[in-house]
Amino acid sequence: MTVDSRRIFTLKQADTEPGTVVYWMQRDQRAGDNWALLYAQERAIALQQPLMVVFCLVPGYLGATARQYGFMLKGLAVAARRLSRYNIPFTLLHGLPQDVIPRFLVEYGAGMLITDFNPLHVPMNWQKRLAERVEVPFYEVDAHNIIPSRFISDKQEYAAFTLRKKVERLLPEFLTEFPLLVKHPDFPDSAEVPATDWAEVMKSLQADRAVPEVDWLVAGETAAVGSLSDFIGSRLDQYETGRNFPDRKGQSDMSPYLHFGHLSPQRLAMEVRQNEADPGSRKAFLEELIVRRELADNFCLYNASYDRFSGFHAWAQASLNKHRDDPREYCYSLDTLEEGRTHDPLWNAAQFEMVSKGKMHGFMRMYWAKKILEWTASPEEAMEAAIFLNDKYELDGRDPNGYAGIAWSIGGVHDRPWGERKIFGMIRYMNYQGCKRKFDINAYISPNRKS
DNA sequence: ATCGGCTCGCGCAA
DNA sequence: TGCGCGAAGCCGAT
Repeated sequence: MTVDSRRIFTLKQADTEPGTVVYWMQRDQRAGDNWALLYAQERAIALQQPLMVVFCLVPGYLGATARQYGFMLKGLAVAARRLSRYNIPFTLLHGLPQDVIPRFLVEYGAGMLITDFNPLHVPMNWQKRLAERVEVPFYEVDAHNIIPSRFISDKQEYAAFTLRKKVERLLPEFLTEFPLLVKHPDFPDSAEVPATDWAEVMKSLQADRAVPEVDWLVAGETAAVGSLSDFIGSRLDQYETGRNFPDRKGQSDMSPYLHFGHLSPQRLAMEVRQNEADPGSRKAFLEELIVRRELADNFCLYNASYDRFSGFHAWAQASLNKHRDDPREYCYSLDTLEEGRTHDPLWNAAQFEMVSKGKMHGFMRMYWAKKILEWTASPEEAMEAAIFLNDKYELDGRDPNGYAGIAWSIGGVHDRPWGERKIFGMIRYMNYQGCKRKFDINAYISPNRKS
């Protein structure tokens, strides 16, 4: 067996019947370095069956906009092209997975269904409904985490340090080279599928076009690998210090690729580990890429309230409740926040960076979210506003990282309590003064000013 | 410029 | 049961 069984979770137990193996691609939108696809091929070849890939395009998914749909569809087109070279047909289905996939399975005589892992509510529910409606064995393969999320822990981890210990123990077993995808053999029942007209799909898409696509980052697994080389070659060496300074370009800019699965985190981790850049910088990057990113999946997998006040630790809820009625010096509406018209030029710049570029600097994301807590009527409203704006404008919106980051900022999730103060209670505080001490705020504000 | 305290609870050692 | 220490900070004392 080439794919570790600890990556695999059974969604529907059923006898294996002969028939095409179908990979329902969700989160890991790539042909290369994809454990779910590799497992599907492994099973297909063992059973002497054809292999097909489907993706379900669901309009209005969690408020996604033209910016995110555009990036995703371009990446999918790349993946479909690559898959065809491996003799694996790709089909884009329109509609809810539980409605369209069962029909597809019947139409192509499928004998097995495989998907990848996504801990968010909406895709988990799709998966559940679909499992109720299929007759064939249905497996989930974690192609997103280096150490499979369901395996590394069976509960919500308290903080990074509790997960880190487990990561350190298990990493040698899981951070290994991928087997190669092979050109799929022509088995008797191999089917032809109509080619996807990507231009037409883009044109007919129902998505908010007021949030346009961006042109600074090219979608797809080919571009992702190029972008990875660029980061490793030019910025990895200074990553340890550079990443936390919003006035410099020190971040990897990999998160949109990781979010859509255009790039495998495992590939990225291997490339960074084998590189000869500064050891401190490599360690810092791997900490963020592995421990903190996989901690976010753990949080969403085991905390059903990952996007709400009720998902915070008891101490944080109690503390925020105690300060619920504290007067707010500034209290902004969602519109004012969205338009970046607060009294704080640094916050407005962060908002503008996100709106125009589709990616806010990581350090500023913390400051940005904490100020939303300070400047809205309640922590619930703060959560809602932060998530709404994040998901509307960020290329990597609707990602566990986003929910975990916002819950960290507003609700102290994975953090510890700090000195009690107005509004925040014991939630870690951040302020303008601190940013001013830390970096050249004007160098960040100037290029991110609304013209 | 640097340092300790802030405040809670997990996980491990004993 | 005790104890060390923790996702990115702030603030006041030295």
